[in-house]
Amino acid sequence: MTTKRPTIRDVAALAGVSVATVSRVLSGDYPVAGATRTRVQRAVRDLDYVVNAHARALSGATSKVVAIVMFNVTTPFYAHIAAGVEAQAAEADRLCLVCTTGGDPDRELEIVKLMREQHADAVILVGGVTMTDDYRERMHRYAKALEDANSRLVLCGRPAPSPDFPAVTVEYDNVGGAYAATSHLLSVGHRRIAFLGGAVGNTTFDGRDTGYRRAMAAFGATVDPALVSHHGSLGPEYGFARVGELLAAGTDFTAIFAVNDHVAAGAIRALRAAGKRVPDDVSIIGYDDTPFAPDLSTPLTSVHLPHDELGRTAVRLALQRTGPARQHVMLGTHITMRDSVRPLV
Amino acid sequence: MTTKRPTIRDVAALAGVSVATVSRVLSGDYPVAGATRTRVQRAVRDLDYVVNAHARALSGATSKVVAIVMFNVTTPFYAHIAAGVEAQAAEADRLCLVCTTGGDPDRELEIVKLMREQHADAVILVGGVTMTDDYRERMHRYAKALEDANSRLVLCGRPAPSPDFPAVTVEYDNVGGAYAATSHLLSVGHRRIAFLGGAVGNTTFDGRDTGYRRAMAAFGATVDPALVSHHGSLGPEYGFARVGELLAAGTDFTAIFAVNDHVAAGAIRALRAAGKRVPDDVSIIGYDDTPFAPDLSTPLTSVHLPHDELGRTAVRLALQRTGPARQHVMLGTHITMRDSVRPLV
DNA sequence: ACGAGTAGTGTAAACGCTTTCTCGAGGCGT
DNA sequence: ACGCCTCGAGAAAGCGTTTACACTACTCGT
Repeated sequence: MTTKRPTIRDVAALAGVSVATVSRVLSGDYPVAGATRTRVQRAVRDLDYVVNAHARALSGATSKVVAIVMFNVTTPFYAHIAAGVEAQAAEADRLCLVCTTGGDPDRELEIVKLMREQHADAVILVGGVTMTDDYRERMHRYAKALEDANSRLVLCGRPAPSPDFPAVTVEYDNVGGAYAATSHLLSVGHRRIAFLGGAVGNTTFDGRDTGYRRAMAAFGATVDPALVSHHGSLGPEYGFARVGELLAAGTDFTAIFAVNDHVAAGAIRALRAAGKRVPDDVSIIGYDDTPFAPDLSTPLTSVHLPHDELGRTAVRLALQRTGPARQHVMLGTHITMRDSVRPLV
Repeated sequence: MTTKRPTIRDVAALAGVSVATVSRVLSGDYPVAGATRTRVQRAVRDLDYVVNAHARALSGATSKVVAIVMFNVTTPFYAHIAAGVEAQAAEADRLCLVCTTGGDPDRELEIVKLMREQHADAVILVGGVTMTDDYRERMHRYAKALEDANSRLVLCGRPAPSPDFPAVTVEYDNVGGAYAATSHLLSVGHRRIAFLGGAVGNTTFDGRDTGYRRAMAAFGATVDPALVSHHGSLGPEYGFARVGELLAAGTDFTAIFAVNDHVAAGAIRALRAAGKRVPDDVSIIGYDDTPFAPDLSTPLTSVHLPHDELGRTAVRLALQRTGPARQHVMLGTHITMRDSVRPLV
């Protein structure tokens, strides 16, 4: 088995031309006489020849691979960004290498090293991150190394650690989204709005916190610390437990702004378990506009993120080798209205 | 910028050894004197040297890449399989190339060709497919080509087109799962069970159809054609529309078996819209056990698939180069019970 | 003390492609 | 007619590794 694969040399021999000519026919843009071109193409077909990507990449051409590095692949948030990346990569005739970190910074380090080995022509780091000094320093090294390896680094959904950072960034507007969500609640009369926040220090969740507070301030509502919580886990358990606490403590609130839809789902569960109706008794608004949002027990109003566009823009930025080497794009968000918010009469 | 990257030659020079020695230190299992090894490792660190994966792959070593080809990356079904593949690949020190077809067979063809270029050491084709003669013939060619390119092909969630097909397959038991689901409904007294089926001719959905019919027969229930439908779209709209029809036609039924959870979600929507209660008036059972199943308006009972194990097994089979070149693994399913099924009194 | 291993290292030939030179053959302006 | 261009095609030099082969210097068994 495993018959030897034909090489460019075999094609050249069969077509009666030199390997250079075959290469030129295959790569396109170089003047080759029509007759020669046809002969080569015939030989390629007859031999069922395919180029060896490694040989091609080795001899100077680009690798045609974009890598996406993210937390996991199953969370809708990441999955949709990945979809955008994959789609745009495919359009640009690129393959897509997917790596997951599970949130482990050391794994991220390791993956970046692997990407250097692979000479990926773009590396896209997705998702918010908790910015420690160590992280900053380390990321700077990564980015430098990648730049030297002639790959473009793109930070997707997280800001650059410093202005001179050798990477392009594309983010969605966390502050704006949270501001809009909270304002929406406020504008229909809610004042006692609980905030179910994410991890403190994380660029993404800090932004949402800020948006919440700004909106409250803008409407002259005071932020009751008893109504604000932060937690690293972004699962339904958090929402469920936290709302249970609030209810048990008898803290008064008429609305909830949850840091994502999963947390919101847990919150709704807790509310129902306690005999509260949504949205009649408590209004709620989520974040991410996950696909299942419309099918929750109460169709959930949620902040919609430009997932797909985020992924696509990241790839576009990475591949466009002309123009400024560092740039920053901020994508907007909007609220998808469903039935989980009711005006306070 | 873009300073030249150090090569193995630079390392050799700095360490005062030959490139062969450096290579041997890097590749591990080969006798190298302790002192020399240390010196080389120091040079590697000082130069911040990383190997060039393309050069390595070109010169005979394996490519360390496994490719997964699937419909899309956002549907939980595929996402979870991909997660399994990625995890297992990472454990085997492999990178994971993800390609989506959007269901286009021509795109699948194109991708397989790309994988030949890449010399991926495993190519995993995920998901059911409609088996036309053309498909059979074409797939056979793909598989042969891949085998020649020294890659392993694995069919994941779809049977091999023929017994001599040069690929390994790993499937989950569609017939068994559907049989179990339908039996569950039957065993609590339901007889008028609507089946919301998938595309006819597709290996996956045909299996579920068979399971449904066998269970019905086993319990001596007759299959009313008016209660059975098939549709290629697997979205909520299908479930919503179909249940709407059933209701409008006044067809009598007490339970629904939906081909997946999305369709089930749509069905529930339609039921509620018509003032029916779930499960009090109509019981329903889904397929896939999607993560959002517990958070639907009625927590959905669903057939659980071994997504993760499916992906992992696929990779394991592909990478284990010893043992039979063609083999077949069938993974079992089970029902995750929630609140969407009520006994008929 | 001598030939046979063997551990440790070096040399150089692939691996399959791209790309820079080179060069020949026509076409054309004067 | 003659030099000059342009177009098409070939030769060959890499690209950065791995690895087969060769060689040296020991260590042993006899």
